[in-house]
Amino acid sequence: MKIVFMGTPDFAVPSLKALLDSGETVTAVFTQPDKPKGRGHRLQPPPVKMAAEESGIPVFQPLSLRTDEVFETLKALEPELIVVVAYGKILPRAVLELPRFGCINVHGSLLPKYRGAAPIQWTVLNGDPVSGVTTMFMADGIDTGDMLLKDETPVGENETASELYERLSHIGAELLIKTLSALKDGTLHPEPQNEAAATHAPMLTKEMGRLDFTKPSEELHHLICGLSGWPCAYTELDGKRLKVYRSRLCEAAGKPGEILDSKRFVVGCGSGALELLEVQYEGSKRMPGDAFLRGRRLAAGDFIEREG
RNA sequence: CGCGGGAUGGAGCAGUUCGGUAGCUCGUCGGGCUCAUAACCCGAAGGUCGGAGGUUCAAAUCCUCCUCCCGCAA
Repeated sequence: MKIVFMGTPDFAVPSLKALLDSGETVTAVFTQPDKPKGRGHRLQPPPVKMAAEESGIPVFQPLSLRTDEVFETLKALEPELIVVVAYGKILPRAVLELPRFGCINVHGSLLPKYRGAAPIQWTVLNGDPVSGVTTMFMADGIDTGDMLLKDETPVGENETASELYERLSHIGAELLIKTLSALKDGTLHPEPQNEAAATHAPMLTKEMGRLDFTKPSEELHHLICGLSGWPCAYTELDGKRLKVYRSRLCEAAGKPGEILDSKRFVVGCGSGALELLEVQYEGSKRMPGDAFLRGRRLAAGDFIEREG
């Protein structure tokens, strides 16, 4: 079966590789254009582009799918199926209807929950105990298509969104292959989504990441885990940003923002306390919380981000 | 050439302004104390101060170039 693959970030790479490993014919890869990233604003190719080039697959990076030129290009490839994994663009109806078998999407949540851009992060932000991957036939609307297969996985108490993201990317790749076999066997049973149960997972913003230590420790813990990687939860110290990548709930109690231990980076919250396990100070490396505490000569009784 | 911070024993940092014996909090190792301990006490090992040049009687410190890491921004 001739397949065109559309995807952009790391999440999509295992799915692309799984397709290739399973012997499918991927005739082309569509991915987002290179964008200026990193210091110096250098252009960076998306991960899917690099993976495709390693395998010698033609790569297309149109700014939009809504031009005649791009549509003709796609049509000329004669795809029988389009597989979309975290592509980052909405496919116009003409594209959805082009392949004989339609378009299949791999989505990082148990639909109809968490439709949209950041399903995995919102799963962790909300402290859900279970997550998973869903494959679906794509339709008009964002992640609204009929569901094909699902695979569930428990979310660890201290698991970060980055970790879950990595796990789900592999689970998704496996599920994609299963979905394709079922498609060929004619054993798929598309199931409409329950609209009443649908929720939306919007893009994350940097403002979301500010830690307010007057809030309960559980809420802050979920924020830290959910935003780990990007945009990352943070607080401030001496006017500089301190990112928090990893944390753990603690028994200790104290005032919000108060450091409660001289050896471990335990901070008091509105209720409960939180140990900051992995932090990164502006201009400095990512390091264990206790190492940061020692280097900064912070001790029990000091405050982090003291309120005005 | 987008803005900025940084590189000092195994970890995290101070020292650089005003050149002059390499320091702190930990870790490691050895010993002591203790019923016992990640606790406490004593001691030890461990560093060509990111690299290359230059200035100087003398450079972690001043000058030039280079490499690498990171925050903002995307």
